[in-house]
Amino acid sequence: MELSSYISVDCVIFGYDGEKLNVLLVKRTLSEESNHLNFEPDWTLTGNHVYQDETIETAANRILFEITGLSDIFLEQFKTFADPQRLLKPKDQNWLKSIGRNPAIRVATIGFFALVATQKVALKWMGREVKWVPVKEVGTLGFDHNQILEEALIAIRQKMKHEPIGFELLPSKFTLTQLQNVYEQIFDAELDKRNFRRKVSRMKYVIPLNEKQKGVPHKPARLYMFSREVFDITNQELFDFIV
Amino acid sequence: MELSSYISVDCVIFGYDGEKLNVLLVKRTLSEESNHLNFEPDWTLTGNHVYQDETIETAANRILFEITGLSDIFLEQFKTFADPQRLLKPKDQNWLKSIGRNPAIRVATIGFFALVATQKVALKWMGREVKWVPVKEVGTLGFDHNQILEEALIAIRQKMKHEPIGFELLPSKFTLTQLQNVYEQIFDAELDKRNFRRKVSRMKYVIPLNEKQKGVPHKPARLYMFSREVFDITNQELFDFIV
DNA sequence: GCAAAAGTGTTTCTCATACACCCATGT
DNA sequence: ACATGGGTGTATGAGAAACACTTTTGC
Repeated sequence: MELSSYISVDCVIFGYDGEKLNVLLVKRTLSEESNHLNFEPDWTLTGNHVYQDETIETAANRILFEITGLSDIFLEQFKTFADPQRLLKPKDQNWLKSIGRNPAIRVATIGFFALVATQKVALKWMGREVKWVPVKEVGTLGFDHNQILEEALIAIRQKMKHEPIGFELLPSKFTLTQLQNVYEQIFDAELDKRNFRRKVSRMKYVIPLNEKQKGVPHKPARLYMFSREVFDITNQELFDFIV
Repeated sequence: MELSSYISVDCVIFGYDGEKLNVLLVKRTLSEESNHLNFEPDWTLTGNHVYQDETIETAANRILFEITGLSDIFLEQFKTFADPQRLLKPKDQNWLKSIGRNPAIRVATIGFFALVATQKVALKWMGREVKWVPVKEVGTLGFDHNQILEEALIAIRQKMKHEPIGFELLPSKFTLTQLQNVYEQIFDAELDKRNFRRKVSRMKYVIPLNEKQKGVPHKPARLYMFSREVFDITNQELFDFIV
């Protein structure tokens, strides 16, 4: 059995709240009976072991559903972390023991990223403490999760340049300013409003609605929707989302 | 131990021979003593299990070295295949048994792709039969390796659009026609010679040498080299390699 | 009426695309 | 001399970038 490993998935759940890009973290604590280890709770990405006979995609969706109550979230595998040294810190070893794992066995984890509009997620208590944290304010995480988060950011930036996934972070009806802000946040760059709008107007799958914002203390903006159908049809002309 | 898995890596080794894009395959046979299973040999990608205390990158490099005799090859992880059903075909189950594995345990494999100029590889006999096959002529492979090859192709196309990795498939000195041909092969498209050369002339890291082809029965072409140093310095202006 | 964000046009420059002929070498 | 691939220039159109003012609403 010496060649075998545990397999887990870690989901980097990105959420956009209209202002900043956030990531969903869960508090890592030990069970009651392991408390003699005086384990200082800390925060980690959302992850879990893959069940017997379960695909990694199913496992990732399961985690997402358990934590956000949502299914059909945009989710994609981006990298696997399998360094035999990755969970050798005493804290991680203690944690592994506390959940009944053999801490000498490697844990290979497949990293997924997920995109969601934070308003869609009701963070109710599901047995674990959970919070949104702005990506730029994330401190030191448990396990090797800072590294996984970094790689996830690289992956979504790369992906976002060439595929229309910014919409996944917005409600189904959104304004162009909100869309622009998503790109500005993720690329950490400022975009020109007129140029951005001209570019979007060329994307036939961003569809203007006959509907406006309500209750805002300024000129209400027109709402738009994203049509994946139209995109799939017209995507021969693969737009660049490069900023 | 029911939650554990084997971990392997599979390397999709792409080679360019001046004409076509090829992939390196190895013949899958059983050891002498397992021959009662009358196992029909077939072809697979190059892969292997990851040793205890070995990183997956080290394992991939080890496989590459064992098969090609080369180190410092361009190599990158692109996707993990971990479906519990992936090796349930009787042939794969027999093969697993023949190498002493428990066929009921899942094998998760991390796919890497490698790029190399075929001239650099001397295919000597290293205990296994090995051959280059043009990507378009690959037949049915063992395991789920047709799927892994497909995904590898998608990954290198994607990567090649935005990073200067086409050079990895060429000798260190190459002509512009060779470079153009690499892109044409991989994207399965024809490019305009003049436009291609104008585009390349803007890439300061493709450096013209004062050296020409010799012994060709036509006007000898100027040779060029790729400088990763220059690229790393000037890569703020991230060129698109889109065709 | 004022604060706040929405919305809109023009100019300039770079790059993509399309296209046809002469050049240097080996045989 | 001829076959073979090497090498070059121009015109057109699309999109990127830079930039400032008017409009509509809630209060």
